[in-house]
Order: sequence, then structure tokens, then C-alpha cells
Amino acid sequence: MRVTTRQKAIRDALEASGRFVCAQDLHARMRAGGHRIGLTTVYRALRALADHGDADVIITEDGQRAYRVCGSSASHHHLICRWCGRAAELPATALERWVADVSLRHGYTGVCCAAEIFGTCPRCPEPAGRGHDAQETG
Amino acid sequence: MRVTTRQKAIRDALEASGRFVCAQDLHARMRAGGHRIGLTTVYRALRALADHGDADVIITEDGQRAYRVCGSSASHHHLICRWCGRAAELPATALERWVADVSLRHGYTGVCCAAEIFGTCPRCPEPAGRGHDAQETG
DNA sequence: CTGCATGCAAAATGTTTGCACTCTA
DNA sequence: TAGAGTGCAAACATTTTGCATGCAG
Repeated sequence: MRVTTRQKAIRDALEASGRFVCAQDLHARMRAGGHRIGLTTVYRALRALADHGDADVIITEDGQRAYRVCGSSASHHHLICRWCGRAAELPATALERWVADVSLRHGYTGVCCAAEIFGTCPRCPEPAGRGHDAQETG
Repeated sequence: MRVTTRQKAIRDALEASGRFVCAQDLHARMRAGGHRIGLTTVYRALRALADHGDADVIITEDGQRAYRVCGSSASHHHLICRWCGRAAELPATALERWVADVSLRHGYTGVCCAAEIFGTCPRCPEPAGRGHDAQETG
């Protein structure tokens, strides 16, 4: 790779958010943070990141792509808060065993089980009047 | 409801396909079948169907919405062939137990687990050179 | 007759691509 | 200098909405 000046910033912002964010969201956040960056670059960087295996991609309930930095490329299962976007990683041994079982039972092969489970996290008890930002980077 | 002339046709076509289809796909199929119907109507009918609980909605890997008539609104889990679209219904007792378990463990509530697992069904052994149409309506 | 369902076209939204420019190696 | 990275605008695909009309009740 050549520069990664902007790409580093994008990856940085992605890591800073610490949760699944869509390209537009990340772009807006970076612009708000003072970065001079284009939407296109964010899209491209995110796609490259996901392509390289450095980021997880999920399809939200709206059909939008959301990205997140990915430490281990092994298990791709998440429990995602539909309000603040916080995502808990799931070990998913039981899930994978179940998936392998039903796949075998139905004769399906090459099964890609990216379980994206949407719910309400303990920080968002009331799904009404969202003023929530949930910017904790931990 | 008033007429349901067209809506009945849409539901019919959806049932006839017997698998997950997107609005555009269904529309094209109906037009090919001689129906005089607009894309908008298909979208609206599909949305209404899903709204009423008569159809399942999934988000494909492309981010498109795919619909399918839904007999039992209880378990919403499917093993979908990414090539021909065939979908096997999964009892998913084990999955739901696992989801309930991890949700409780992480404090998530209102969890909606619509497990859409994409793979290759036994009818599509070779995921290369797809000239496949898989138009079998049964 | 009333008024909702319908359909065409345009708008809205999310994502990708073309092309010229910038900036790093 | 060379060429990949970048950004703007346009292209593109999918879905929704506005508005006039037809058909069921």
C-alpha cells in the first residue's frame, strides 16, 4: 500500500467507534472531528479493509453495510444493539455446531454463518426518545 | 381491505415461487407470467404482507429485501441457497436457546434473531459457471 | 358516489465508478 | 517523476412517495 494517510485515519476512526458503523456514519463523524475526507474514500477504505479481512461487514436491518475492526477473523457472530450500535462478540461454539448440524442435515455446503443478532443492550433500556450517542470507545 | 385483486395475485406468485424472492424478481416473474402489474404495487403489497405477518422478510447479502410466504410466524430461521434461492426452514430450538442464553448473559433484551444462513444447497453442487435458473416453482 | 388500490414518474437513499488532481515513495 | 490515493460529481440500483385514475364497495 502506498500512503494510508487517510486510510489510517479511517481505520482509526473505525477503531475509535468500537462498534458497527456504516460508511456515511463514519464519514460524518470524521468530518465532525475535523478531518478533510470524502465519502468515496471512506467507502473505498472500508471496502478495502473488509476485503483484506481487517474489518467485519454486516448488513443491518435497513440493508446498509456496517463495518467494524476485526481482531480475530475466526468467529463472526455479534449481538448488536439496534439503538446504540454496541456489539458484543459471541464465541458461538454452540451456534457453529448447530449450523454445521443443520447444514449437514439439509445437504448444504459452503455455509457462511454470519449471525447478526439485533436486540437492545443493557445501556438502552428504553427504546424511546433516543438522545443516545454511546461514544464509549472501550 | 378493499380489492386484493392484484394483491392476491402477488401473494399467489410469492407462494408459487416457494422461496425467498426480492420485489423486482417477483415483479419480473409476474410480468413474464402475463400479469399487468406495476413494480410499486409489488413493493407495497410485499411490505403490507410482511407488515401483516403473512410474509417473512430477510436481507440478502446484497442488502436487498427478500420475501417469502410465512406459514408459521414462530420460528424465523432459514438455510438459504445463495445460488437458487431455495430455503430450508429450520426448527431452531437449539439456536433459540443459544440466543436466549447469550442475550441474557450480555443483558440484551428484545432480541430479534432472524438467522439467515447462506450456503449452497445439494441441488447446486458446483458454485462455478452459474447458468442456473432454478425456476422450479414447487 | 366514495375512496382506497394501482401505476407511472420522480424523489430519496445508499453505493460505485469516471476522471482529474494531489501527494507520497 | 511516476503512480496510487483522493475527491467531486455522476452513474447506478433499490425502495419510497406524489399524484392522477380506475375499480370495488
